[in-house]
Amino acid sequence: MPEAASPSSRRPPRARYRELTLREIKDLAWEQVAEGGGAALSLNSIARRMGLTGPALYRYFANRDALLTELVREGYRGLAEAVDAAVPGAGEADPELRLRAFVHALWTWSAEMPHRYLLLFGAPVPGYAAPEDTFEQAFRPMAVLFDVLAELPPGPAETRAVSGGPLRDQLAGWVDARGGEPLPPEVALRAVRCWARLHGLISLALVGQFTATGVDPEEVLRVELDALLAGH
Amino acid sequence: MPEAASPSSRRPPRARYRELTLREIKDLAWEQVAEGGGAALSLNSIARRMGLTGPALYRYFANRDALLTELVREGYRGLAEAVDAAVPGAGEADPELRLRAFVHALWTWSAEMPHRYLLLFGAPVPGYAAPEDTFEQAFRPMAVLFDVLAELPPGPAETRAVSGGPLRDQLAGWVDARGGEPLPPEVALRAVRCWARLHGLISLALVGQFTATGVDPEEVLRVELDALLAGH
DNA sequence: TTACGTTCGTTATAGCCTGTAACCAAAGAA
DNA sequence: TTCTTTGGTTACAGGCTATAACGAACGTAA
Repeated sequence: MPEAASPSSRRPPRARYRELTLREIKDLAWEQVAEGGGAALSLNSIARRMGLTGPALYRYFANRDALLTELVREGYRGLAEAVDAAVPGAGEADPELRLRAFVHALWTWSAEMPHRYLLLFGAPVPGYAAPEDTFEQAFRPMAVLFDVLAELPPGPAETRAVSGGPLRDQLAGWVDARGGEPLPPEVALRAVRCWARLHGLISLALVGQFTATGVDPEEVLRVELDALLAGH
Repeated sequence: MPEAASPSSRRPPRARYRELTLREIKDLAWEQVAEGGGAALSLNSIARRMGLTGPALYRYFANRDALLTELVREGYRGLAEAVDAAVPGAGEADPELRLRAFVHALWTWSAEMPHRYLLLFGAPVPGYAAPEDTFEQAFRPMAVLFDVLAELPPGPAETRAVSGGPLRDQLAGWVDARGGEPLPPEVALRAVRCWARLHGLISLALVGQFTATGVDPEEVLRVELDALLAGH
């Protein structure tokens, strides 16, 4: 068995060819997603663009959903890599800067590839249910957020919210179901708030709810982030 | 011309019949949307459920998008009515209570009819562009939010954010493009923040991003709302 | 009452899609 | 050189949108 070194080199030609066509299919699929969203994906039209007939693609993907799943997987991977690359390590910058880098990375990633963002976090494609393991992938950016926020002192809003009510236990259950290092629930709460605020503004912006208003959503995001950093 | 009193009574039978079938089509359409989202809408299958053949429905709607547009219109109308009904008038309750009523109304509405919420505020159905006037409808709940928040003293976060930078003018331009009574930009900003936080949590919840965590998004919403009411 | 236009349904058809079945050619391995 | 696996083909079933051509029934008006 070849060591699976670099993807499509140093491999028996058959396997090499297969990888190349798989790549070509997925590239064209991303194009379609970029143009019309996940529901616009069509195996037939991809095949046509490749100079093949429709059924040929069923040698590579069991069905449309399988291709979609692969795209979702790649999407999560790409997002995680983008975030990892953009956020400086724990020792390289102060936590506030790291947080701003995180937010900025997610913002620009979604702005540059809106349909990709919507594919991962938007309305589910009808009839399609993402497999379990994609959720795991989805957690990678959140883990970065945990890591960054753990360095900041918890704000009064979080400490108060966690002191009473059901949230404390829910958050605790979540973080240690995730394994890894223990994390105070205040930090987890702040991460959720950060994520939700960011997602809210991103998705409203992507759908175009801001265009008619003349308000720059990124400015609003700045306000929200400042408030969060101030501990509220 | 009949006075268009109650929709389908006191009308020539032909028109009456037409209204009834229109209603039946839209009801079945809502059923389909409830089951599979906007993209699952199929004129053909609606016709079948009505005991008709596909092309018959083209006497009632020019095409699939026309039906979808009608649903979007009805959706916005229904949401606006739900909000209007749930939020007490300016004299009937203190502003904080009114705001909580607003948030609760939107939350429950989206929870009860998730696909309807996603149809209005989620990813656009591929190939479909909502007509201009639906955006106007979309503003009605926001107007209520304006009305409620205008009664509350502006918080430090908003006053600071509006004192410098481009946000002040953007918000001002927005509110008086909307006409109606003049509104300080701080209030508009708080409305946007409230809306975005709410939308973020709602859409994450609807897509199921919270299910795996065990965290109750409504609790997080409470935290976010408290912070906003505290002026942050 | 009869004649006529409008409305609402039908069937037929074109063109897209997903997905399966049956078949065939070429590539690699034994 | 044979024989299996792989990757393509065509044919087909069934779904969808949408248009065209046609017919029946409704309601009106002579």
